[in-house]
Amino acid sequence: MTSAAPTDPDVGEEPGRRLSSQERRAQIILAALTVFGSRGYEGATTDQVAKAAGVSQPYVVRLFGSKENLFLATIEFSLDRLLAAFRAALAASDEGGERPVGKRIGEAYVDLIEVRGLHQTLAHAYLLGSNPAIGAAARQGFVRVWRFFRDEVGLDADEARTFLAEGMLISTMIGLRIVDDYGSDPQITELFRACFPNKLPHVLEVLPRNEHRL
Amino acid sequence: MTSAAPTDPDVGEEPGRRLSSQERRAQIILAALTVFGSRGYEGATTDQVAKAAGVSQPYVVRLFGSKENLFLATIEFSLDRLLAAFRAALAASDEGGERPVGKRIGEAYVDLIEVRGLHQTLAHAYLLGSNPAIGAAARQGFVRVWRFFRDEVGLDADEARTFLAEGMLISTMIGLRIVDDYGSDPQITELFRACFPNKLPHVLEVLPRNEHRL
DNA sequence: GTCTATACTGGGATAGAC
DNA sequence: GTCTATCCCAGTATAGAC
Repeated sequence: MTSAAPTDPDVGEEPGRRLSSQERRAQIILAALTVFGSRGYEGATTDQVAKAAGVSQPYVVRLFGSKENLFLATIEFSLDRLLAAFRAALAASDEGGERPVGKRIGEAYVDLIEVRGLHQTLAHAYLLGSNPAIGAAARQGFVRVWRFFRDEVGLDADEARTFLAEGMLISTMIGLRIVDDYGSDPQITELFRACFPNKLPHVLEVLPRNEHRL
Repeated sequence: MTSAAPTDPDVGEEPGRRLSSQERRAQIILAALTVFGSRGYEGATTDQVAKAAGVSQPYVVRLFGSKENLFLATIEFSLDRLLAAFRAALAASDEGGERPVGKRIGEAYVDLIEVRGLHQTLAHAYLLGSNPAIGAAARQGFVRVWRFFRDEVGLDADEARTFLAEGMLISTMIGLRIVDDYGSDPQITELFRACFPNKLPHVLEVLPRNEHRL
């Protein structure tokens, strides 16, 4: 049995079947998200990604051309996913109209924790401004989010800034893995509670408690 | 002339003189800040740090024991510096009392741009929660800042959270190197302006425009 | 206190088979 | 579409001289 089907974070794939190139790409991007998320761009290895996706390391490189390209693809996927979630929240508010838009979008952001590594990977990208290719993509991606708040939600500059700021804080808390010490360390517990004023139970349930050491 | 004195970001060091171990450590930490800041923990190499500090690569390792230890020392330095700046701003407000504390502290945070790489290095650390040693240090460091706002400034949980959030946004903007496209790209320009409602001129002056590609 | 030389390892990428 | 084998560079760390 050489065909390894190890710690796939993705959906169940029938063992015997050969996937299309597109399916594989999607699967690998999901895996890359978790690896890049916890180790960062440079810290992550294509082999870790390959292992997580259940394919060989050279194949990952083959499919994306290079580690850098894989990272760029992963960022793009993340932003598409993020904006899709925001738009859904916006649309839901327009109709149902029970709770304010802001609250809905905020919750959508937290819910994205379910896409493992998404927040952290984006945060890593945002720190790579000095990198020619990645930096450009990151800036452009951040602007996309900004435009969403300004143009689609219709916020003014100040309101939009506040949203971005709260989002960055949430990402930081996730990146810090503050949950690990939640409950045991009172300082951490207080900080954590304060940063997720609402949504606390949901977050605690969703955040990966143990198996994050891949 | 073997004694290289290349791109030292630090203060002028008389060429002929032998520094004490402590002086060297300080000098290397300053250099490490710029390198870790732009490349991240894994992306940075001890050789780049050595070059920036004007010493040999093995000596950097010798002095700190390992790259990881160097990073931990760099984080600790950054936090000490950060809190010192905050405390100074707090004290100044208590006396002079012209402008509100919050504004002063916010400005102090932005002013720290002058310590090259400080914001970015801390931001990188905050993303390394999965790393046993670094993650623990990062969490503990973040809590120190939190406690400052709660205990020393006397903010309630909600106010403190807002401060942290705005800080994370500023760090993100710096990490993204949004300045690079300031002026040329109108989108970026708008975003940048919105994120630094005040302090814009100061930031533009201080932020390293060109030589950030080390 | 600081360097040069170097050992050792890990990881991205390529070649080529199946 | 996917693997195995492998090349090769980059980068941390050590040994030991000055």
